[in-house]
Amino acid sequence: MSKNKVNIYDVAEKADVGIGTVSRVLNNSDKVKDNTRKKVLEVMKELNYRPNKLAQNLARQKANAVAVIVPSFIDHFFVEVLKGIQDALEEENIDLILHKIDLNENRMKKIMDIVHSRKVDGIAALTMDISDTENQELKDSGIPVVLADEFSADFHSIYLDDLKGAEMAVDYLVNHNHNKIAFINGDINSLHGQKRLAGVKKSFQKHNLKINTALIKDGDFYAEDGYQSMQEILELPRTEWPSAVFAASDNQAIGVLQAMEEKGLKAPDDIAVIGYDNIELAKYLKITTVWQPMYQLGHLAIEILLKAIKGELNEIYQKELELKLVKRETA
Amino acid sequence: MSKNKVNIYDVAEKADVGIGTVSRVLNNSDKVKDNTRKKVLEVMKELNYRPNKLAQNLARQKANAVAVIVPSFIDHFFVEVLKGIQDALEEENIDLILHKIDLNENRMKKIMDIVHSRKVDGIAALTMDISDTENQELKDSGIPVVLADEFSADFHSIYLDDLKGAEMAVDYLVNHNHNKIAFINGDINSLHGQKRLAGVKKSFQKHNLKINTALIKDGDFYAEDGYQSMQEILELPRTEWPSAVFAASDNQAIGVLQAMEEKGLKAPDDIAVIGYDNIELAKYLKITTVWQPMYQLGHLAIEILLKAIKGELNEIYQKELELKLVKRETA
DNA sequence: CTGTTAGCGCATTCAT
DNA sequence: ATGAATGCGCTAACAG
Repeated sequence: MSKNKVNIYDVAEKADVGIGTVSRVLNNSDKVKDNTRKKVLEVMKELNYRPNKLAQNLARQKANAVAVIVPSFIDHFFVEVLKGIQDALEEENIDLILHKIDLNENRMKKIMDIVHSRKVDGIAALTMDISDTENQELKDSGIPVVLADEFSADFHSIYLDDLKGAEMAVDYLVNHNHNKIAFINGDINSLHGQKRLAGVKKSFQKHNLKINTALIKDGDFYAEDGYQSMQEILELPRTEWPSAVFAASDNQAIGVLQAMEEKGLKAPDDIAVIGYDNIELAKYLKITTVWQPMYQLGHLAIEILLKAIKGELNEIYQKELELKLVKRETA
Repeated sequence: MSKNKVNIYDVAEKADVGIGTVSRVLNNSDKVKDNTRKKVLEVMKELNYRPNKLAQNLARQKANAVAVIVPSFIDHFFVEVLKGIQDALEEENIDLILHKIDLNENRMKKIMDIVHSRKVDGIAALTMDISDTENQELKDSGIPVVLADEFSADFHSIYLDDLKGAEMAVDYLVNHNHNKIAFINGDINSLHGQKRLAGVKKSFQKHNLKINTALIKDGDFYAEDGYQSMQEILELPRTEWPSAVFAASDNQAIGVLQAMEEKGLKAPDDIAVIGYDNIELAKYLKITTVWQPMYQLGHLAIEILLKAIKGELNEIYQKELELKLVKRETA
């Protein structure tokens, strides 16, 4: 039962020094004679001493941890971003406290609870489009915040341009001689959904294509939603079928392909299909898609956050990461 | 710049009470007159007071957080388990500190660092098969630990029986008149890989089937690995082809299907295929597979962990969760 | 019921 | 270079 109750006083006593000295060797202070340092180090090992982080945190007034806020919708995208976040955090030995905050509930209250708890030194929020009125409180709190996959003029933000990505996809389709293009969107209430729609419209305009509302669908970003939307489209008279469809997610694209397959249709010959995300399976299903630098997004977000925490950032950092079109076989 | 420097002393003074009383209302002690409680509450609101968790933690000698340790291989399985973990934790308002610990590095040192840091009250480890020699140190530390997706006689563990799952899959195949069955395994060095292989062998023996080593492959759990293994199998003389293949993961099954498709083969008519995991896409690709109760696994793991932390567990809790075969179209 | 005191374990002046 | 004292913000006896 010799529980680890050993603290600085114990090692100080045994090493015959003051607790101040022990604290100094703990923090690698250079103002410690080599001999004493060595002696203290020995005693620490002997007693199997470990500093109590809780006490350190309180004394230092910092938590050595950051909060990572993700929407409940945890899919491939977030996992990849999380990997980047985790790696970046581990490099600095900072704890990652994961919070799931749904979009519908009173997010700001939850966030402010986190802020006031003092358990984190900063916050990285993924895909959280917070309104201007909401963010005032957060801004006032002074806690470092970085938005990943979201732009805000008020916070450091690393983001992707959904509009550009969608535009890129449709441009590609048009350049491959498609002029009847369907767009199967994700949640139209999300910023992403809206921006991707805007990108589609922009490309249409640019190429003088008219929008056929019967070919513009929205739902959610799941495979099932893509499947249903495509089914509806394929119920239209054959003459109204699109020659290509752009899905707002690879999962939806997979649903689309399935709906086509059930009708004996193949991509790209019957109808071309292009997705968004470049999930691992897109590769195996050979889906042409838009790739997003997810890992980099997470990694950079943390780099910036840590800089902000250290006070090394004098102005708001804004950075757009580049998307890439991955050409495969479905379009 | 009226930063949130307000502490119990401030509210105590303004409310004209002692800090003890403030602390009591903070902790919902019943020994506080309604009037004083009300007064204190008002002052707290007025001053926008929030307790400093760091200080609370130190004073209480508990972190109000648990560490969740996951292998670097973060895929669908872990995400689902994580959801269960997160939900269970949120119900109790406990923080989730996420640690990624690779299987190769000196895991135990990292884990013991976490233990000694005092920043968590307990540990939930996913898919961490720790050896007996290793776990001694962890056991001695006395910190509550629960293993999810892993069995150990020394720790609380919620686990799945891979052997049974694999056996179930092969049994199913045999019952559908297959007697030349290939097994495409994941990492043979992992406990999962070994157990699934054992399950396959058990079913083979049960049915008096002879093992053809040319039809037993291993690699990793990714789609690409399944693809390659299946390609190798399809390079065998046609007479040696299996009539069915059991893949140790849905991702591998998808790779298998792709390899087949490239040869113009279809499931289940040419070769039946069965996977493992029941990822979302297995549904859309209509892959017959073995379902694992991932969410429940995570949720229950935390329930048990929290009980252990509260000291409500007198003996080691061991629970096997049931697997289910999801019959779809590839087998 | 409530105020006071003493830790929790460590960081950090301030002298020496 | 180092020891002693003070504080971080809160909890938990201990008196009253």
